[in-house]
Amino acid sequence: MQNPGHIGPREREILTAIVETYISTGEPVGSRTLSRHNKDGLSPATIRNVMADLSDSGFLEQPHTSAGRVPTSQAYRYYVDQISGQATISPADQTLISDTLQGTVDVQEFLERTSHVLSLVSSGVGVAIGNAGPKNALEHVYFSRQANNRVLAVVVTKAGVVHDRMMRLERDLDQSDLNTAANYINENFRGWIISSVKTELRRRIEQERSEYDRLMKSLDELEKGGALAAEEPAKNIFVEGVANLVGNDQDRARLRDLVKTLEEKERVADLLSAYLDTRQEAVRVVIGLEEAVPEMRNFVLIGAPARVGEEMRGSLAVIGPTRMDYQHTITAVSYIAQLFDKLLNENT
Amino acid sequence: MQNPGHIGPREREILTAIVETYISTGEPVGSRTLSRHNKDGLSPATIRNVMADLSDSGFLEQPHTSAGRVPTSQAYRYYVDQISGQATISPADQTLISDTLQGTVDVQEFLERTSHVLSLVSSGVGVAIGNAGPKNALEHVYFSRQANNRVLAVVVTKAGVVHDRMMRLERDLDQSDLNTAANYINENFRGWIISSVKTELRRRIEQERSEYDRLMKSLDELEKGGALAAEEPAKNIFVEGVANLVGNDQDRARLRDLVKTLEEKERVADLLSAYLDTRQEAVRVVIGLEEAVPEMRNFVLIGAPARVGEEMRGSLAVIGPTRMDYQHTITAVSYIAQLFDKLLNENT
DNA sequence: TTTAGCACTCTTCCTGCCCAAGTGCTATCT
DNA sequence: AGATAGCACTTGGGCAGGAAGAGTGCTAAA
Repeated sequence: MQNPGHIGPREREILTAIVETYISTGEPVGSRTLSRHNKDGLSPATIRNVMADLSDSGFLEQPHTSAGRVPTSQAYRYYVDQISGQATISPADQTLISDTLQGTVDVQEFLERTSHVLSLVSSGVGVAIGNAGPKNALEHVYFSRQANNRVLAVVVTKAGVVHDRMMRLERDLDQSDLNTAANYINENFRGWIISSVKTELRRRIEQERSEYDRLMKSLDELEKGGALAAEEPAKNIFVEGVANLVGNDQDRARLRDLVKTLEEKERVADLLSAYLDTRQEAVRVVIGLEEAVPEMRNFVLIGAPARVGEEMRGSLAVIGPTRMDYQHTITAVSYIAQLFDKLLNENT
Repeated sequence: MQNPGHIGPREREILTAIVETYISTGEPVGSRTLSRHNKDGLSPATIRNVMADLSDSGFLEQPHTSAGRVPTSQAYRYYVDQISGQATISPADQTLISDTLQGTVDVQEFLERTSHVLSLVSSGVGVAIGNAGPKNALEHVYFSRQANNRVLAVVVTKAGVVHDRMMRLERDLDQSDLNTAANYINENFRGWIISSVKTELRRRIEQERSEYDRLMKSLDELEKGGALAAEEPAKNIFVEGVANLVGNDQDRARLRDLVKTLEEKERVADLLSAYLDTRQEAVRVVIGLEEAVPEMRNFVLIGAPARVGEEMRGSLAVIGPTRMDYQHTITAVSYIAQLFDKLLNENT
């Protein structure tokens, strides 16, 4: 080596060969095996030298003396950087994905199918999350009296997402009160961001508190009941393909913790939102997930924001073992992210 | 033995002791161990004789000569029959359950929390399913134009369940057409069972086809778009606690298949509906689930219908290993089934 | 700079062996 | 006659030891 830590073309070739071999076999890879399977006839000894350098630079690890080498997180990161960009999606995946997602009309349905199809094409868990987000503009609301003191609120947003919420109120309002209130909100706030509606409404109610306005009292009641509350976040989180993880070689206890974590969908949502944001252009690969979630040691996240135009409407990702087919998964995630924009734009 | 297959008090006592020991240890139980742990000082030899009889009658099995005995499905069934009725719920479970379920206002929320709490109190998977069922009466519908050709249909039922559905229509209808159509349906069909609304509406449309009625044309369009279609069944199926199964001693492949099956929620729904029906009074314990679902060998279903009055609104169940705390789980399921009636009746 | 050879280190797998636990059968005790 | 004790037999688990396979580092040669 001319420079410790330097990666020349030979080192790169050997490193990617090691990573790929390890991904497909799961066994620590040794110099002899590598020299056999690689066409360019480098002898085991040469490879050993390179391997020693790569170990020094932190790309490889040995489980114990005299076992093969195993790629470190650093190696995976390097590998992913190498292959990114040169990927094109396989026709099989492409048709599977477009067939599944074709004909979806709203965001929720798209996300649900996305999580499903991602779990199919990858060897990991497919995750898709809808973003309530700040850009959630009101289309209209609708209140319906159900029984004494119980009212159903239906909130429709510009994005075509429907939130329905059953509320229990302090006082009983009859349907005509409810209609008046709904009309008031629809006429005054159409196109507003929902959280702003909430605060502005609160302000107006406070302001006019003195005048015993019937409308304002209704609004007060409804707002207190949570008519415009942010909907339960769990509703737009789709996680599928947990079964894919069960076949792996990890120990029982960690697997159980992992499945438990994935069942708590909010935690998955937090994870995605921690690593994905609007500014990023394409697919992001996060290696070393155990920093955020200990039970996800040896797992990676391959995700992308789901955008319509400039607006981030959600996130989609695959969570899978470090030993996964990166090329395959990255192209799939990227392809779906593009489809998202295309399909939902043409429907608007 | 005076009669092959006869179970006297001694046999019963030994059989339940075997079942309970096996449930708690998971090891085949032998005569010596049993005689030590049981207070009544029967010698191992005596127990062996009884065990031999029980094996002949099909209650016990040996993995191999000279291992202990393992209970068969028949033994579990007998055991469950023995303990049923004499069960009372533990105070800890009771408070946990009522605290979790208190304050739910609609069926969906109740079911979701139920699946969660069942997965907590049992060592299995908690399942809760809402029944669209034949008694699903229409409260009202509401249509909202979203974009060209796209219409949102909101269907509210008497049970307080909301179905919203985004449709794409052949022709474009404007909002006033939609309002007229909604009014027509609400005035004519309030209180009808939804599927009947669908067929009756179809009939009327056919009948008046000749007269070029604007209203009828709108209705035709909406009905074709699936405005009153039965909502996707997956929406009311809640499955939680899959992580509970991962700690078990089964082999990897079967565990993976099992998790996969549980992810296909429709299959879980089919399973419940196959074993639970309205007529049955209380909790039902199904042992030998592998007959319906092969990958569920060594699993049992403990379920009950969720009723409000006489009407079956859903099903709730625990799916767990044969080696589970039956008493505990049975009482929990039973308690929740009762709560369901109580809580949802008082809200109506 | 690459390759060949060599001594050394680990892990894995197989083998043989013993031991604990359990069984069935028969003879004996109350 | 039912319960118990004794005995020969079976079987899986655990442990020691040895051979095999794969891999490594280092040195010397092409």
